[in-house]
Amino acid sequence: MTLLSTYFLPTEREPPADAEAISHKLMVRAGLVRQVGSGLWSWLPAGWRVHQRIVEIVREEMNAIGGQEMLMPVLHPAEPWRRSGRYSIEELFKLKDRRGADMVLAMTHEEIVTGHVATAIQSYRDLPLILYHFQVKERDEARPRAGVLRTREFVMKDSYSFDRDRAGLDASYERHRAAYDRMFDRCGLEWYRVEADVGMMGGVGAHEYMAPCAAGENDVVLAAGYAANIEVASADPQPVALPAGLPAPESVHTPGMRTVEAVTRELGVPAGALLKAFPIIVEGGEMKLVMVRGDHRVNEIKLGNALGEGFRAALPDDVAERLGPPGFIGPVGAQMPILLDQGVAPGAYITGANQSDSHLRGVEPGRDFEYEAVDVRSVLEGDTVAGATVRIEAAIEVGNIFKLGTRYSEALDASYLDESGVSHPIWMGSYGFGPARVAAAAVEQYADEKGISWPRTIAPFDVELVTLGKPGTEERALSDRLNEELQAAGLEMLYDERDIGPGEKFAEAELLGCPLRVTVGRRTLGAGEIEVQVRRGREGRSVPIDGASEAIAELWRGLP
RNA sequence: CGGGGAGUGGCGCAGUCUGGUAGCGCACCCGGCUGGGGGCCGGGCGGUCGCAGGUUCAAAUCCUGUCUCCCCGACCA
Repeated sequence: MTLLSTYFLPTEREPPADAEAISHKLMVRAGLVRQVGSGLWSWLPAGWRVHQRIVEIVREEMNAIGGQEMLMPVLHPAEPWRRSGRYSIEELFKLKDRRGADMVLAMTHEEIVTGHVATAIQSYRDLPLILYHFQVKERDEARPRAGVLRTREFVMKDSYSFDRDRAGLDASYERHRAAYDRMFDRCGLEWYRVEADVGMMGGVGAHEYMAPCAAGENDVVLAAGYAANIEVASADPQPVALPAGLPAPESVHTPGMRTVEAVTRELGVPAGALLKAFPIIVEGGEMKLVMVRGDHRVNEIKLGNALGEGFRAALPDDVAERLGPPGFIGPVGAQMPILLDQGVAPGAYITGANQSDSHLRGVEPGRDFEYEAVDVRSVLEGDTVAGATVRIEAAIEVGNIFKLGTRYSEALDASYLDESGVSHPIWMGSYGFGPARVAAAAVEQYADEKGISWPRTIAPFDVELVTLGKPGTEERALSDRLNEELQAAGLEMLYDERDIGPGEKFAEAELLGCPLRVTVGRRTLGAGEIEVQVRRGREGRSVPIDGASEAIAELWRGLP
């Protein structure tokens, strides 16, 4: 039981001047977190209670799938990071110790855990294995933002699975998937599990857990039976009415019309009747021309995955020299490979002519230029997947599960001997969960004009008891007794027994957002009933004084 | 990394253009009233105006440098 009069809960009437995100404003106002520097936050007692309740849910679910909790350091020697090839990551904090040795601050723990497994595990008999810990992660983010949603230092639960083969990894991954589904359900979040990019580090499959909210930095593409990060999403475009074909491409004078918008306006055609050219330079230095429909956009992550190598956008000088005047480039006659997005239906299009102030109309892919079909465009709202219309929602990534494969085990020599004495690399998976983001996402998803409305399972306290009686009064005696009884009934109590006005108490209680607020005052005695407010929806209830604590506990158990 | 903005008491702000020795609301402390939605009255405490240098009789204000923070974008293994 916690007495509010002595609790360190510094609330504010006004949000920080520079805060934008709801969770940023409310978590600071409610006294849950305080900023130390850019992307660096302290968790104050009430905020840390939320964090710890989330951690405990995660711990229970990890243990339930056989995870073994451990702890690895944040400060590492640089050497394993050099071996894995991640030392060059810009976001990795690098420093030297007093002897001048290179050190890093861990952004995750693949290198270290794999190193332990490499030395400790020799036999197939020791597999499978799931190890995990809750530990601080350090990332030199280019731009921390939105309170605790994107920080440079944060606690993460990261787990690592070790299996003898692909099938074993699939099984460990599936266990995590089920555990993660339960974790987010238990935390009371709205969430999606979406297909995700495996990133530059390879890997053989990944999903992200996304909590939809306004402050989300990611876009997720959703349709019946389909959910993917927009970085990898694939869908069928809405059809576009194309003009009739021509026997051959025909030049059109288009003075100064360097943009799709200018061409569509001047020629009176829909943007989808154009093909837009996106020239790139791949790692070997070769220029390639990526073409998408005029109303579509190239998705650089999908393009990178399709290419299987790095690339950069071609500079205007490159384009002018090797193709044509920027703003008027097109595929016809281009002396370079052409990648045509698969969203381009057969038909006649308008493209740049590779000459100043002119376009071509009646250009037909295949007839007028050779191409390789690729899927590189960003999905748009209204596209369809298997006939179902997609919508796009902003969301915050709260967890991810990732099939690493053997990338780290090979780099760090983590192998085992099978039954016939043959050595194989261990198949690994890694699985992240961010409690701070879960807390912030819950704030984002359920806040109203009065403040936070926590899901029951992760609230800092189960019940905030507001007494309006001064010490020595009958109503105060009643509230003191009720507080004891509710505590005894198993509820975590925050007892507001401060000598301040009722309005302030109610306002602060709703700001902090415990699922139930119980009020005891003079009126309570007269009515013979105790007033209970359900924070979600701010709905008022009342329960008889007799048996009140059990009735309130029962009410609490039925909350979301 | 590119663009934009901001540093004045615990919080939110005014004052800066046009230089003259710092102010408002809230919070806090004391006293009183009030007591079911951030209540009222009276009296107080608290700030080397981010930092450093310069100009000037005089700098929160002008100049130079520097640090920090926020927002948009890029990036995000």
